[in-house]
Amino acid sequence: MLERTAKKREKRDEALPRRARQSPKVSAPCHGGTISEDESIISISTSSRPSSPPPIRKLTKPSAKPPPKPKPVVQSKSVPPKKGKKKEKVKMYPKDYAQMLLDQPPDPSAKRRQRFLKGMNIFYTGGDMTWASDATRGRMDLIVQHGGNLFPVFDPALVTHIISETSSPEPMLRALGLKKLGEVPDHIPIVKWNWVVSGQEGALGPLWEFAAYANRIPPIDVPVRSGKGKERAIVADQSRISAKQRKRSIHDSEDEEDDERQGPQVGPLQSPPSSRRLTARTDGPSTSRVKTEAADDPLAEFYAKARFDRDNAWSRHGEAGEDEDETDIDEPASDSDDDTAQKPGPPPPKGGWTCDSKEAQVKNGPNEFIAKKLEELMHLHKAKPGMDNHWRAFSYTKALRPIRKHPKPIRSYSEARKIKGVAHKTALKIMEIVETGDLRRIGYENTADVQIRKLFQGIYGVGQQTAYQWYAAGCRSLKDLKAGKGGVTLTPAQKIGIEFYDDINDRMPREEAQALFELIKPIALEINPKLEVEIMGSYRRGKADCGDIDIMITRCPDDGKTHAGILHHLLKALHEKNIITEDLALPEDPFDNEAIYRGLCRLPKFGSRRRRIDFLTVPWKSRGAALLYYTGDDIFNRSMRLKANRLGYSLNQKGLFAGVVRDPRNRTVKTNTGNIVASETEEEIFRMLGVPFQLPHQRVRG
DNA sequence: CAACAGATTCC
DNA sequence: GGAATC
DNA sequence: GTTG
Repeated sequence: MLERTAKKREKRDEALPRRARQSPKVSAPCHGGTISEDESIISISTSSRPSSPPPIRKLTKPSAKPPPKPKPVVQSKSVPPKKGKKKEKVKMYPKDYAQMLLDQPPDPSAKRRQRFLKGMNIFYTGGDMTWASDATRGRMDLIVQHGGNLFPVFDPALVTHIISETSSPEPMLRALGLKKLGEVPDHIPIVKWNWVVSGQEGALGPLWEFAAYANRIPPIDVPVRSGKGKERAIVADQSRISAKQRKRSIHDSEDEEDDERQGPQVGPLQSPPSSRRLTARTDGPSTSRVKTEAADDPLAEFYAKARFDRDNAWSRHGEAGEDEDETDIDEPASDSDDDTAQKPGPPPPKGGWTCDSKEAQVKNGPNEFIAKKLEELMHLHKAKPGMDNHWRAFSYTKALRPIRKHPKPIRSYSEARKIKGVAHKTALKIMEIVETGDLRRIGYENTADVQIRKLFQGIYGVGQQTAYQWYAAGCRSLKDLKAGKGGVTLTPAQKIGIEFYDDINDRMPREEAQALFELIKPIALEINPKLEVEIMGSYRRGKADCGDIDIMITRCPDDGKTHAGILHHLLKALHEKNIITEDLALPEDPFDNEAIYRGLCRLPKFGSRRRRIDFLTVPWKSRGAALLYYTGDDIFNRSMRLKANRLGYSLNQKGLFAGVVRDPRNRTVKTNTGNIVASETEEEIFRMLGVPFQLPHQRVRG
């Protein structure tokens, strides 16, 4: 095994056993999913084709291909989608989308709207990595609707305003087709989208107040990582819009060096005017006011009861108390469920209620649009380094479910506050969304650097820290990484992660997971017919699409033998059959009774894509715990573990332990590992925790 | 003010 | 021992 | 970011 590990890091192909290596990738032209160079690099087409036709409104000649039909971008309520015809979204460069808008007849309904951008020639860039995002499309729509002349390409002679949504100038410059900020004529202001928002909210604010960049020197504000993995504040310079800025826009001088900071003019960063009223009212004096308000609400009990009733209704059929344990009732696992439960097969037919109805409910709730926005913000936080961001995102995760489940549209702050997981800050955000249909915080968090880090984090084996460091090293695209720009080095797994970037990030249809499993299982049984081979993960939960395949292997040791060593043979066999194509992480000892393997696999057929696959072998006695753990879902697991902890247990993939003693200082250190109480079957564990048994497909919480 | 899960593997 | 993954 |  060690030899394999060593070999593996040379080249990916070398990692494969001889036979697997024999078939060169070329012979199996499965380019289906690998990311193309085009998509991996950041480039905004406008910059790459500066020679496009002049951006005049009546421009007739389409710049590139005939623009596809418009796709109304459903945006905030303040901007109703135009003419309700829906077209499926077509991938387009921002520039092409802009062009398409120009080619469209003016929207008559826009007449009713204030056209405060009338007469302005606007170039907009949202910093989109490649294709025009929904946000970009929506904003371009708005610019046009408000009377602005949207320019697909930047023409310094014609453009009067640049609206940039990138925190650092580089992405914008790419879009402009320029090298440095100094090349932008001084008379053309560069402002953030907030400026337009100010127009929507009444009157356009003074340009200087919305300056996108504090100065025009590219502030290589590339955050430098400190010595060892300590988080570093990423201080964007956008808050330092001061007199300097004001002068710039007035005098067109860009070389001010004065450091005078007079009352930091945090234009774009201040709290949204839209929610100001509300904030002032409820938030003003103190939170106590808010609390009183909530407590006084005669409906408070009703909501709580409603939730309780609903939860109980579900648990009657095996669906335990929702998020956390609090809600679950002491109901012994129903016997009837137990037998069906053993089999991981397809979900059994349901009676009066259906999971589907529940799913639908969760997805189409009246507050879905709120959840969407918050979720977006959550993802942005997730992309940032540091524990605080981690927990912030975690917190949103917890609040999202209750929000989605809230039966009626949230209308007031106090109503929002009553929702589990929603406290002051989130309630304010919810109200901002309710009132304006948007969350400005998203715009200002969703900066270009975050986008790039998110791209990096899509690589297997890359998390916040690494993404951050790479960005700091100057990498801006997958190409940069591959080139080793800034001295970055990639681990073998990361190289694979880049090579199969979108294969790995895409989900596969359930059928494909099934096909792979049915292909693999016999191979395992061939090695040893007494093996128990189970597929877990989202497949077992019955999902229609799966992000990966989790396979558990165990064996009853009745006859004194175990499955030790089979993983080694199985992996070898699968490599030989070209089912497993790449290794990501090998078990430390593949002959151990307990081992984990991670890798990529694919159906051995033309054009099939790489899929993530995990194997784990577990001791017979902990098969229940492993099954439970790897079946998830994540949120469900967390609540199980949480409840276990509260009851004085400790739950992990090996089993449920009692009497665990932890070091009071470092709670992660167990001075006493405790005694295993349950682990052989899922039912057993559910019972010990007093949670009504739930079939895999019922364990969906996230 | 602490907790928010815990174990394994890679580097 | 930190980072990343599940 | 929220909860206890």
